[in-house]
Amino acid sequence: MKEDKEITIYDIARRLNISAATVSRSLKEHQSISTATRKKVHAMAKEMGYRTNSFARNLRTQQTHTLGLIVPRLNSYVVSSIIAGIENIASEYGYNIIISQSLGSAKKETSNINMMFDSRVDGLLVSLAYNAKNMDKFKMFFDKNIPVVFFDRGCEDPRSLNVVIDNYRNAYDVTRHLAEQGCSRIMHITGDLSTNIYEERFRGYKAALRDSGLSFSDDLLLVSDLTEKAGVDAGNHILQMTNKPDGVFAANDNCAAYCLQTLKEAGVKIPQEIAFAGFNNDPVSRIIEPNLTTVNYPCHEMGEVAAKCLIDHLSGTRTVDNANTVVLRSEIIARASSLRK
Amino acid sequence: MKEDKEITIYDIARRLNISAATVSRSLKEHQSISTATRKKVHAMAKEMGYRTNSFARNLRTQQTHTLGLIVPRLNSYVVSSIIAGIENIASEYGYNIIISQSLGSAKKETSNINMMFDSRVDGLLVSLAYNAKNMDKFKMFFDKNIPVVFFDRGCEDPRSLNVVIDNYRNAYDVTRHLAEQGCSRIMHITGDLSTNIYEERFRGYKAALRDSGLSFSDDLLLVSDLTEKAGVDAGNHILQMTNKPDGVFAANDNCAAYCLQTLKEAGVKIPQEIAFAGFNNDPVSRIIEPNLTTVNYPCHEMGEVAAKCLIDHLSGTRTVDNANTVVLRSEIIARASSLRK
DNA sequence: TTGTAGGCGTTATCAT
DNA sequence: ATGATAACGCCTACAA
Repeated sequence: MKEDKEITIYDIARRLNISAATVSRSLKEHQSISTATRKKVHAMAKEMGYRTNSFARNLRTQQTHTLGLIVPRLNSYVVSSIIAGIENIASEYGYNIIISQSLGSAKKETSNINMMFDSRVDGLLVSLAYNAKNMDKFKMFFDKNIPVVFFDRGCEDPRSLNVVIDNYRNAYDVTRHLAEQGCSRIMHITGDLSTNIYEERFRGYKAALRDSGLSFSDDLLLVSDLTEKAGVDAGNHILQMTNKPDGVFAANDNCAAYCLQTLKEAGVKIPQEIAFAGFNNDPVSRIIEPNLTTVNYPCHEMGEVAAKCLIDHLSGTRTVDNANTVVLRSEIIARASSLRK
Repeated sequence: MKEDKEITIYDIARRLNISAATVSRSLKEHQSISTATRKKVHAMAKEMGYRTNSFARNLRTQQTHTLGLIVPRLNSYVVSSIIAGIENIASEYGYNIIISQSLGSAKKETSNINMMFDSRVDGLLVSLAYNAKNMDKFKMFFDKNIPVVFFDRGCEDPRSLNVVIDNYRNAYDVTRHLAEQGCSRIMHITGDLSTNIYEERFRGYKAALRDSGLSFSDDLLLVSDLTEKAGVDAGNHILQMTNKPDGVFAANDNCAAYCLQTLKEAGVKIPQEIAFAGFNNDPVSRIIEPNLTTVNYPCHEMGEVAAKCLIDHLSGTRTVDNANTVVLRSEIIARASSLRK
């Protein structure tokens, strides 16, 4: 297959009449090598088109300079933005990233985790599809002291590092906001409640109802997969309810937008009859009319912080004091879809 | 760092009183090994918690089973969806993916290419930020016969494989459609024209104008970075034009949507005064009102086809006959933003 | 400052 | 069907 032989440090050594060790050290800018030799080596390496063989080095050093990334799905606004942030930092520090998505399949998620382990990544960045009841899947990483950083969706295991936002608080704020705008029957559209972010948002929502003197009932909760279609379905569902809500808080903007749109097309006045709020500050939230009240999710920052946290950990430079959980700032953005004044 | 020693095939061999070679062969399901031995080996490997060391194997076999992925930016609807498709196929065939983004920096793009080369990827999947005048950057890949598949934005080099859509044709169709709806001054908002997709769309647009008996003038062309902000700016620009267009074809939906929104807020009637069309079939195109006429971009399919094409090539199974360019089907979707009847 | 030599864990080529 | 052995290319004590 390969056209010509790969150049090795031995080839360089031969041409320069020095030892391979000297070449190796020169390439690594080792202190103990004279500047003259170093220069010669670099020049020759360049001339001969040498490239270091990372396998040989990895095999020797037992390090890969590669980070594993596991997410539920790659093509979502939040996830892809987080990844962009991760890539920024990783490339700055010379780390490669291997990606994988589970697409909601627990089986694929497990196989991805194993794949990452077999690829011997130096560390792992994970956003779990569902709340793992136990962290057995990651046991091998913990056992070998391979750091695992959970982002977006955190993980309760004390051995894990977490980079998250305060889902409870944000959901609480959004729901209170809706209540303050005069809503008394606030519906919550969310994802699988075994996923901690959705569970936390649900708790925040319920707490806000309680603190606002409003009551919760099961018909106010709609669990879906939060897709576009789920939004449309939710809208149609609401249209058929006899006792309609006067407020909706959806756990993501995309679903909220399509739900809102469906209702609007059926003649429902937003926000007068039903006030709306979403989550994420997705671009659609600024296109839908009325613009969607939402929560500003610091995606890019989260990616950068998570990657930095992992890399710091790998270099022994723990900046994240003793805390094993970083909570990023995020806040509600009130827009027309919920403002009734 | 590591807790306990890694298990090697030698450890397994010792425990089983056989040779390491036999263990290696058993693990690979080699024909010449008795079923009994194979079973024993597998059982013992599992019991001892063995995992193959891919570096050693890579070092030996000179293969990485890793694909490199280079894109302008990771967090866009089109790109993230393509990546999702790539991941699907890659993981099915047991390939890892390392990602990188250039963020529009030619320097970072070059450094990413080099990084991929040094990582010794088996093949490369590339969407170039700008049209490279020369393919020198990829010379090292071509020289070593490492296959490079260009997707989204193709590449003219005869040694490259391409997976693209017909940008010229789609742009032509969209523009003709606008003309048929009665537009006579159709503006084109696009990205850097040194990027081939934008150049092709521009050509398709101009050809359609000509074939519709309309004339082109420089004030009908607006080059931007196609971001949200560029859309708003474009809208404001149009508002200030004395001789306003009566149709707008933007090279991406996100930009089109924000432009449309800006005009609408200023009281411009869409599509009566200005008809609109975008490109990509991004979710925002179905949220903006009126819904945006656009071109259905087969992102997911493109990712899958590109990955499949690369992997086939690696295994010597060229399915893509002699053609080195695959053009995926894509078509215009007419929606309210351009329908004047 | 530089050289020598052994080993990282596999796979592949010979043998047996 | 299995074993012995030599690479693969690099790093790093230890020596000089």
